[in-house]
Amino acid sequence: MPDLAHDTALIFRVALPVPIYRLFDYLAPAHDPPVSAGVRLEVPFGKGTKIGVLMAIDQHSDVSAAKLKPVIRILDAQPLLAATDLALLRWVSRYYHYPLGKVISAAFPAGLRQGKAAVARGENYYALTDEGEAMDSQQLKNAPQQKNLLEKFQAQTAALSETELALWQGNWRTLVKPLIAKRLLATVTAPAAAGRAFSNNAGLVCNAAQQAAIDAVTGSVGEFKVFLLDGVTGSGKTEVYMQLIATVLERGLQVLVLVPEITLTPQLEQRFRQRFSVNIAVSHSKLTDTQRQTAWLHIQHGDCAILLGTRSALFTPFKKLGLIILDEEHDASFKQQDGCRFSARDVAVVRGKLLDVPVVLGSATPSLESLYNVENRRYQHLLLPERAGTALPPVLQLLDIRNKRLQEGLSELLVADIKRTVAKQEQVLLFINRRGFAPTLICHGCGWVARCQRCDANLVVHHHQRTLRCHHCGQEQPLPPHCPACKTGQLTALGLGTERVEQLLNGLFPDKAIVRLDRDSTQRKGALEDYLAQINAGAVDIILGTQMLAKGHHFAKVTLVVILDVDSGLFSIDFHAAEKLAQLIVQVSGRAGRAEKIGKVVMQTRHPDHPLLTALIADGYHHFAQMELAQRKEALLPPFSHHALLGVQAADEDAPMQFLNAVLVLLERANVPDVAVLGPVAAPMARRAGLYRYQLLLQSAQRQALHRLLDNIVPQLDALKPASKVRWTLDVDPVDLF
DNA sequence: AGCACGCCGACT
DNA sequence: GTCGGCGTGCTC
Repeated sequence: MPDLAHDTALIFRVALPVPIYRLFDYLAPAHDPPVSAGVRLEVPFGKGTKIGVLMAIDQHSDVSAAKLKPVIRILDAQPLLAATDLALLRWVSRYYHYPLGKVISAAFPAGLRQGKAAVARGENYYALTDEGEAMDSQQLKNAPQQKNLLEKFQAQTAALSETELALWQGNWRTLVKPLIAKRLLATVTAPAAAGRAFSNNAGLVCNAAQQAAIDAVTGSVGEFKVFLLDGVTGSGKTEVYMQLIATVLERGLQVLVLVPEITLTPQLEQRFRQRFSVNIAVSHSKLTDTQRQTAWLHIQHGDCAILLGTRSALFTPFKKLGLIILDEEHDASFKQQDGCRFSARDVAVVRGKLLDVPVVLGSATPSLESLYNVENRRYQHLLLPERAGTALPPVLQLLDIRNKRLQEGLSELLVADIKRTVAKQEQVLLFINRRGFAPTLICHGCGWVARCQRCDANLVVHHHQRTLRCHHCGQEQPLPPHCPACKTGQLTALGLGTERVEQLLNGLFPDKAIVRLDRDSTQRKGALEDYLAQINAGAVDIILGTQMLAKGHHFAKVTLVVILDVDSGLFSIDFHAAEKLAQLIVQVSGRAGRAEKIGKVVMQTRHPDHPLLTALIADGYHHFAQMELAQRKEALLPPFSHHALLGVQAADEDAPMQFLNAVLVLLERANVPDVAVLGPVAAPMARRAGLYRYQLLLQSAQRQALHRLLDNIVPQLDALKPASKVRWTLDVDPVDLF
């Protein structure tokens, strides 16, 4: 006799955090109160148990009844993820061809993923006592850290939460304790939120373009629409964001603000806190698990009105989301480069669509994709043409260094320019996209070059630490005293790095203050902030550094910007390189001339006639972008076609090609027309960290065709015989080669 | 991802 | 004879 109980029992379809491209069916608990999709469950799986998420409830299962096991327990009375959140995660799983269970588990903070109770730990808030408010902080001058904390409290009206204090300084607890003992501080129960008033002040007066942008987005609150807020540095994008946020908050809705990097959160957070009296949550990877979980639950519950975060914050569930802002939308950091390789920009747009919420993408140098979407009328273009206030745009110049005598890479004209600028008490900013002392160490005697043992790359000379380092695998070794090959030849460091330029500048300008900003000099916690404060205080004459200079920071006193080696980006096998270089030049240029003085940008080049550079200088970024889009169209490259890149690496030299040849067979068998298969070929860096790397590129003018093909082959990849020896990754819409 | 099962080399 | 190497196959 058949088991009637099983015929009538409901089936739970559950997503589990395993790399398997399907859901798992379980028998629903018979007598528990009804639950809906989005709750977490504990279920038996293999030998042990796992925490999963209920995706759907069904009458029937395709799995034989004998295999079905019952759910162990239901963890949440209410779904943590709403239907629209699940729909978004489902979309991500399908579009990026990444297992749904893994996508979903990545959306949860660690604690919730492991099945911990979904209760936000009640945070303590601290506020000044009357005594503390009246206290002269000088009385604490013997305890300078306590004095700092007291002054922090005195500088603002609201209470401070544990999270805010932790962001301020890691050891805040040891400072709060004595201040409480001295009755200067007290624990308060609730944050001092100022009733119905969302904004602390009305904001700045906007120019016509800003106001037009604000009106356009405000008119779309409650419906899906994508806006490209396209404004040069200093055109007042942030003020537009703030006024949009104010409008959305007044309607009782929440706002998601995404930035590309953690270093950009503190300044924006501070501006938001000054402007808005609502609770603000911050989420990025430098927070502890508890802090992130607290932020996540506060947003999910509706206790916080603004979430400011990096791409990992994108999947946080909102109670009532009303607006998504994604700043610096062109930035490659929005593309996740491991695990599920999603584009936060593109997923933000999908999220807006699912929730009927406007999405604002902001940039001074919009991505070609977004400009193309403007051309298609999928996005609405909001142009902010002027710099707000009196600031003038910087003047860009090329400095032809062919046949010029260079001193450590700096031409004499350039040195003279720097000298003139610092003599006027103005700041100079030098950009070099390479850290360390020199990228090559060569033996003059025998031609030996210091190569990484595990990568196809040269080792970089680091002078301060007296080491050779591989920037790709992190391997490090002491600087050899003489050539390891011929023992007699003289070792010479070739090429430029930030350390070398710093040394040169120190020699040329011994009485000037020079600050180097790169990953090596800013490793210490708070180091970057210290340097930035020194720079803004005018205590620095010359700033030199890498990429990190190009992002967000304002250097109001800089009037000369130098890009030392613009040529390295001109000739690349990756078709994205031109776009990235143009964005970099414009972004770095944006650091100059923010005050009343006009800024100048000097780029040293050996290719002064290169069309990229001349177009950019003569006609600006948008003209360059049009040219580049025309070239992409001609070559049928994205956004005029769509790419998926299959990257493979293995310790065994032959395994990647064996795997990719097996993939070719699958592709042939799938027989999907309209998809071009390019490769397999060795990756640009054919060996990295001891692994051999190859890639296969799929290209199609029709996105549908490409995805049909991927739907077919991706679930089969792990079952291929050579798959056990390799690790593969699939990158849909790649922005970097493998 | 885990974790079993399974079939071949160096040890008590 | 056994302990254990990691190849491969499954998990509702």
